[in-house]
Amino acid sequence: MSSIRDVAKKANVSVATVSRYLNNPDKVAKKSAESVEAAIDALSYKPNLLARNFFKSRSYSILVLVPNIANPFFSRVIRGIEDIGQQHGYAVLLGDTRFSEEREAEYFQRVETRQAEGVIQLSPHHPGDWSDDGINVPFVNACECLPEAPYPTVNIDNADAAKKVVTYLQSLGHKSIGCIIGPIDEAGSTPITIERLAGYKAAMRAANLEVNDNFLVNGDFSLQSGFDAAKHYANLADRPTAVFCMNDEMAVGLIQGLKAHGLRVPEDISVAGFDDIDFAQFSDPPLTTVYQPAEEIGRTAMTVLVEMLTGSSPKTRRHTLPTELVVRESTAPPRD
Amino acid sequence: MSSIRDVAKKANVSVATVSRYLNNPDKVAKKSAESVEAAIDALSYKPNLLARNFFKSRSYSILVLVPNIANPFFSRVIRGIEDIGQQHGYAVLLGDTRFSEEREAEYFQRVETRQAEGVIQLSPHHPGDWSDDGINVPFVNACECLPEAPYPTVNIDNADAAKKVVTYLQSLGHKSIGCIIGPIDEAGSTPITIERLAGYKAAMRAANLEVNDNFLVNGDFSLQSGFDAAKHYANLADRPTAVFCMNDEMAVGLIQGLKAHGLRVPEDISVAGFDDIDFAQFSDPPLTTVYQPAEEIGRTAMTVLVEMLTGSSPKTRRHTLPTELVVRESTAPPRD
DNA sequence: AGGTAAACTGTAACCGGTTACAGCTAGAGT
DNA sequence: ACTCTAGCTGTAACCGGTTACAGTTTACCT
Repeated sequence: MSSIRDVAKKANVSVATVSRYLNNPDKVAKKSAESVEAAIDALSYKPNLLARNFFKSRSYSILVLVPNIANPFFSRVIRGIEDIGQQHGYAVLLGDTRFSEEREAEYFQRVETRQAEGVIQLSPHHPGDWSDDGINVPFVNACECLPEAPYPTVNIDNADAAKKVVTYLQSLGHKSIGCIIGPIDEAGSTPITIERLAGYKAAMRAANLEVNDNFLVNGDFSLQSGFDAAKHYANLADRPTAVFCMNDEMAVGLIQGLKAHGLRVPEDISVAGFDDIDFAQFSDPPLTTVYQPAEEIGRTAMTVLVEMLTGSSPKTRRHTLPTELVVRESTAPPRD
Repeated sequence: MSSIRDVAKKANVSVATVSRYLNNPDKVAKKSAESVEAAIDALSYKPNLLARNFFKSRSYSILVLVPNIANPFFSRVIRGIEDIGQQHGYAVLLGDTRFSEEREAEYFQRVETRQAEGVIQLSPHHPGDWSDDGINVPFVNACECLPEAPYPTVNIDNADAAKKVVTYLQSLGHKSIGCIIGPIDEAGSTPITIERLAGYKAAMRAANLEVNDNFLVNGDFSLQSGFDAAKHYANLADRPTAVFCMNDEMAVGLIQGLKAHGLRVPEDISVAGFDDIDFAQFSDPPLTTVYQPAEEIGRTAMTVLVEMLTGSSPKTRRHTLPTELVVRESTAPPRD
């Protein structure tokens, strides 16, 4: 493998000239440029970026910590990150943490050892070496964000979005509205469940409707957990006429489960989801849901990180992206 | 930011001793080890891996080129890659090529410039600097592989899997069987469409059944294209009694489209898919399909790449992983 | 022709680790 | 007391780029 010195020797110039040819071609004389070019071709020389990055003390990489890359929502976010990263010359190092904080910490090492210049984290933990007044590496939290974090966050207004859906159900005439919630944990490490639940409750309160604890079912964002929830509702003597699910997978699972129990959607029960994944449009019936701009979240997060890396930008700032209610056919007025 | 020399000075030892403490702790005397440790703590020193990697001429990263990270199938493959990579100390650099060979080439640079030690490509192009007798960087092709490539490939037997599905449909009594195919291109750069189509045709031939060109519809692996295909079938006077779709998304789309045209699945038309994505189980009706071990494909590809990176391993070898027919309720015997 | 500025070039230090090699020390064996 | 060896340590070169700085050439002007 040839080095810059080989090229210099072959071209009869100094290494500095070769380096300049590569970085500031207009600073070298035409004659030198030509012979350097010829030498590069002859040796099929490629600069060793490991050396360049070392000298510049830059890796041109950023780390994305994602709890589950197999989740289509997250992979759309990553696509947005990757898109902006590519535009600014940053490579994306993938860290699939699988919900393990240990793996997360392990990956975090990459930044402390300079292999990544910054981190975008899609899960709601404070990173390893965090303190109230900030964090010593460029860090952006997206998708699931802790409130009042001392670093920038990018997400949607979950409470507001949930409220929008539930209010829409109410506007159809529903009064007893159930909810399949996500995993919840007292420590507050499950902000999206907490916020969406708050939105649900706020909408109920605003309409002077009672929240019936029997209508609340625990899920884990999987299709199966939505499916399983159907059994609970089917067995109730007094059933909700509509159910708001905290993501689309659970909504689709619920619809299938309800059908299996002989309940029709939306005639017997209306179902609404959250996210607007591709399948929402092609479920049976097509799913009413709230659109979340996944790719845009990724793009914004990366844009913010690039700002932090290149210059000064506010260390802590909330970026809240808009959501949109998407009405399809899984919701209808209640029967009586 | 403190360097190894700062640590050495503070600990009153040489840089070599510090380096040894970090890499071969048992080669340094207990007394030195203690003072080095104290110095490291005091300075909160982290070795600069940019420097170490530069010296060792290793990046401990591999590049994954994926045509579309937002596709759940690919993200499951990546999860497998990442899993094995993590185990061997390799980071995964993500390259979302969006089907652009230009972007692909751009990413490929990362290897030639030493920023990645090898490549796993999930799309079926020959990489940039390829020749009949191989390729000069460690390279593995997974998921969609060109036949007879001079590098290792990891995928399933697409023709066999397709044949399995179609043969199953025949065993139910179907004689006129349609197919929604993927994008196809004469240049042979769409091997999975070509191979699955070959499997479909082989099954038809084996059963002495005619392939009716009217029953073949072009799709692009999207839900929408499956949905659109329904119109074609609905408008036919002489309709197939079963349709094999080259992926699950198109199958789900087709089912919804058929329903929209008043056709029932499986009573009027049976539908089978390919991949066994999570949604297959929760479509209405649940989808008969063929399971493809996505994560295992990723794990195998990474294992092969690690072998190539660490020692000698055959430069060209086909790894074919097993598939499995999954019978659910979208298929049934034809009506008459 | 001589002077000056602009354009170009080369030398060598530098980035922060690793490691070959030689030197030193301590303890064991005689 | 002397040798020998094992164990530990330090010096300095090295990896392959970049770049400050000084030196050289060229071009232009009077």
